[in-house]
Amino acid sequence: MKIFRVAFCGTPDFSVPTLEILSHHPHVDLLKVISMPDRPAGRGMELKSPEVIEFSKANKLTYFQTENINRETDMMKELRTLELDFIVVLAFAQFLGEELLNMPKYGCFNIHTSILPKYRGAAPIQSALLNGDTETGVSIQKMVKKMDAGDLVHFHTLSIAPTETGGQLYTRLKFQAAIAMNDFIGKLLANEVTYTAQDDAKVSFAPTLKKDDGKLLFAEKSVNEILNCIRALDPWPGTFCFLNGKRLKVIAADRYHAKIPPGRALNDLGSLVVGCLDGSLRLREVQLEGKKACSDRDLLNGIKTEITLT
RNA sequence: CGCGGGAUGGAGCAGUCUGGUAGCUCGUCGGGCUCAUAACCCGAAGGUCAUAGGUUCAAAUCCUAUUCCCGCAA
Repeated sequence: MKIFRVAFCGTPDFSVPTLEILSHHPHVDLLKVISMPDRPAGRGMELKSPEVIEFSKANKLTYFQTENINRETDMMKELRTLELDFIVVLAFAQFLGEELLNMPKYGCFNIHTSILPKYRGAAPIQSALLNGDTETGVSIQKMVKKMDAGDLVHFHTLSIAPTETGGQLYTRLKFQAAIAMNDFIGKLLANEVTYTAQDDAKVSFAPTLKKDDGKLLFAEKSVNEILNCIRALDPWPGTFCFLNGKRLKVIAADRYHAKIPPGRALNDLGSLVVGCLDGSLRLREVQLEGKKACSDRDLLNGIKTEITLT
């Protein structure tokens, strides 16, 4: 029976289901898990391990943590002795150098959460939602030095629900990625892998999201753009604006029927309503800094002054 | 010790600086008005003010410690 000798590179919870499948796969001998170092995180800035490392510890996998695997000469030497068949890379947050890319027999395979060549880069999930796409998926590409530019070896499409949030799609893709990897290993076993070059003419990019990308510019955007932004960036990095100078997270919003000048906000019978370029929105669920999330009605119950949103 | 906000009837808040009968907007319940209503009018219930200790004639309010919640940052 063919047993592939495999290493896995990944970091956050997104990588865990795929790692879990690899660790249990009867045709895979998972020899090494590589991840980022522990980082200070959360309130209090306590040191926290990547979820991939938590899983590896709990399941007694052999793991290694580093800021840059390419510079770890001892580990690179050890990896060479493992005689790997392939390396799986998923949400690793590091680039692999030529040496590593060429090391395994079959190469390195990266799972990407869009149908390549669309949305190469760091934030394909949110980009699909921001653009109002109705379909996305996962791709597996044989990695080359250029980011996300390798030949496609497997993909699976997924339809996007009109109200689906970034978090919901993230979760579905997290598990779909694991299934895709499982299917791909089936192809490898059957020797049925096909390598399809990406169409250069159709390449697009999904740049890394910054916190400021969640700033809602009501006066400059259409209702649809704002709604897409709110659901795409939920729960991370989240969308916000400022209410009377205080940071206000916007968790959910609906199209509203009132005619309001763009950028103007008002209390309409207990609804927090704001004007956009081509219509108005009700901010249905919000969270003021230091407070818990609540409905717009609850928020407005405690506010007796005029409201301004910026 | 990364920075900061918060805990007050079921909900969201004010009151704390300057100690002296616990208030606002809602919700709930009962009644009224109405063809009708999420609207309006009248009335009621519901809080030992996060916890523990201290100061004081007197503490939601001042002091000390503790618990819990949250925003930023990462």
